Amino acid sequence: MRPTEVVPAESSTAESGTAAAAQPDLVVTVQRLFSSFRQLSPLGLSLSAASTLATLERDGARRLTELAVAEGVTQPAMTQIVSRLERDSLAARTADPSDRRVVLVEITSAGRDLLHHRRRVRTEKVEALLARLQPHEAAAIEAALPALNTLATLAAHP
Amino acid sequence: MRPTEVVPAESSTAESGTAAAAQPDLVVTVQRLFSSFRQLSPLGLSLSAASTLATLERDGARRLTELAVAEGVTQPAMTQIVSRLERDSLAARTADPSDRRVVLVEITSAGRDLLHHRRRVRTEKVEALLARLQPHEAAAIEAALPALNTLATLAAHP
DNA sequence: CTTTTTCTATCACGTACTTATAGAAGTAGT
DNA sequence: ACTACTTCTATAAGTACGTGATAGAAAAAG
Repeated sequence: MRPTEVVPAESSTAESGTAAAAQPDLVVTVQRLFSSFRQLSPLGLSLSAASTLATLERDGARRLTELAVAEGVTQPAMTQIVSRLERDSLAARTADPSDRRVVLVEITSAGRDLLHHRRRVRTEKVEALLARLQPHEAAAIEAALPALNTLATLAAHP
Repeated sequence: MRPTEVVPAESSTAESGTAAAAQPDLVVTVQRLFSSFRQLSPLGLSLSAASTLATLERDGARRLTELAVAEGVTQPAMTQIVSRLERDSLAARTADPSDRRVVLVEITSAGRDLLHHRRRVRTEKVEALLARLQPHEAAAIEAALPALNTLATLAAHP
């Protein structure tokens, strides 16, 4: 039995009464969506691994410590992540000729393929889900996306 | 250094061209919001632990296997979760007099207090963030919440 | 009264993180 | 150029959190 992670609400029974009845539900909703989307593409990559791979694809070769900062993990953690990516042939370590202390990490073509495959699968599934909503619901989500992104940015850089 | 988990976008550069340019961003947005919200309340409880505790508060004492199913984890995983909750005095094991195989799990008052504290902290922070948005942005998010919840439900029960 | 099923715990394993520390390679200071 | 500091990566040991396989007790079924 391979259970897919579920976030069963931690529901917002208590602390109503204030004017802000919607905020706890936003958190709960995001948690639920997150775990649902994870179920949609469980292609054997952890959050950090997938994110690191995406960074490598976007920005090209990066040194290990840079990656650790970018992903918000410690340097030893990034060493492990890169080691696992390398073991799975999704990334490769390279030497920096100008500074022999550093390790440059690059995405491989297999890594690129995996990313593209994950994106394709995920996009298809989310499209299928959105298609099952009522038109005005899908429109509401689309209309809220910029604001949600702004919120995420605010939350990340306080 | 205690890094707070960040999901840096896995950005949606590729595969545009279809009419569906918004869906990948929904996934990315949810990922970003999720990790942002996690940073907001890092009060030393894992996702599963917090969720289990919330279930126990909502539904009262439950047997261990029931909890495992509800949380979508295996029974051995739930044994561990309960053991940690018990070690931290947030939950307690009880015997079922009518069936001596089963272990009933209950939330303690300390567990209840922790849940309430987490909710209060989280609500305050999210409120503060929403207050920094433009009124029409906050309104867009509020308007999309029901649709997002529907989407989460659709994704969870396919 | 045996057999089967249910329920929990335990074992061995893997992933994903942490802190603390070591070791090699640059960068200064004198 | 030699010592000293700093930077970069790796390693070690520990914790949290999950898995599958299996054991053992208690209940249910034959």
